[in-house]
Amino acid sequence: MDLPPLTQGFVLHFGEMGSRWGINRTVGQIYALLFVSSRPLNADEITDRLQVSRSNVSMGLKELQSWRLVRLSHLPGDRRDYYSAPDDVWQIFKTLAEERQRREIDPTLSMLRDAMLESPGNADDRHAQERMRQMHELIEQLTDWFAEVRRLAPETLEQLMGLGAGAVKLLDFKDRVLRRGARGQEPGGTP
Amino acid sequence: MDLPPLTQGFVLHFGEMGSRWGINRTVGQIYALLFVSSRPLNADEITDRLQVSRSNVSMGLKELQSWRLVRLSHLPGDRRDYYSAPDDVWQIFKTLAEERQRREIDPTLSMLRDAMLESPGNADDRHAQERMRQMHELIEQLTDWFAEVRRLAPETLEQLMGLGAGAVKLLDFKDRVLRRGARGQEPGGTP
DNA sequence: CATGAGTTTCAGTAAGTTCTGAAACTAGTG
DNA sequence: CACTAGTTTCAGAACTTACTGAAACTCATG
Repeated sequence: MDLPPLTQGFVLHFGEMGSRWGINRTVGQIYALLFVSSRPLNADEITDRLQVSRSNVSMGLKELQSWRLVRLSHLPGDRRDYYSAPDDVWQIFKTLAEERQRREIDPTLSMLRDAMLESPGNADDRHAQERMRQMHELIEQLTDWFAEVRRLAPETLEQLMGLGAGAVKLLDFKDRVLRRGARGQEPGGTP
Repeated sequence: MDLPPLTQGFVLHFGEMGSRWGINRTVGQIYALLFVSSRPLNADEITDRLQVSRSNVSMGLKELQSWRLVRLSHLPGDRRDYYSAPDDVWQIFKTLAEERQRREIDPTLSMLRDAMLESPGNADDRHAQERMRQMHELIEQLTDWFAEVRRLAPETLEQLMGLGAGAVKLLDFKDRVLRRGARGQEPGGTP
């Protein structure tokens, strides 16, 4: 692997991270390489740079395509496939989150929903079911909310995130203004 | 494994999920079991119910403790350790997120920051560095924002999430009200 | 301070996954 | 329609991780 040192560190790090997140090392490395590359790369170029087998790269690219994380392109007069990572990091993050949702969260929600339809056999079962209901509620809330966030325009989102804990103040502000709306009222307490 | 069917499905499912998220299967199962249990369990009880070796359970519990995901308790006159999952699902989620932050995100940010200090050797290097900067920015924004959210009281949070995309309207509302400032005001549209 | 209930550690093994090279396949080109 | 560049598949090898049973350790108690 004779990459520029900067890139090399990045690629190796994402290889490690990949394994920790249930994505295999090579796949992480391929993605890291595509992410920093200034132009699309074909499978052979990736093979050379990462020093792994051609077939390993082929499988890794297939995996990345199934995650919709790479874009395919072609050069005139060259029928090899060239791969690249989307430019927009926020877009990448959204795609990743969407796929994870589809593959892991949705089946989990579905399992929990099924479990909640069963009639509990005894007190312990009833307790277990109540716990599952709580978990279902949390996951559903988080994912519904995130689904809405994904729809926001990047600028709006940035504004919202820049707000941070300021959101609390904003809520408070809204309450106060609306309450005044109808009659004269005193502002609420500290958060 | 002779658990009530409801619990069994839940435990097995979280075993699978564990593997997909880089946590081993047994650890996932132990946690699922503790999560739905109506009282704290000791290591032997867990061993019996999951049908895995005693030492495997011992290691799994150690792992869960290192993630701060289980609470330890004791019964009078019994010196065995009893384990349980916290009651509050939101708390559990926060703990999980905090540990992941500490173990994976922080080192990644640090690596990216280091990479940004290097002087790029050529145009490709410069591009790679710019990409890393973008990634750094996104991750930092997301985590800063989430760190603030974690500090919110659960009710406030729920209010905020219930708002969902309505947050956009709220921002808009704030702008309009503030611009009108001193003079006559009209409350915004439906939240 | 010996006993024994409870817990942890560890070396070896089982199970699972990732990776490889070779072979098979696909589809433009002469 | 044979040739060739490119890509995919696959069986087994290499590696990694998870799991086990046995031994070592810990510590309250008689």
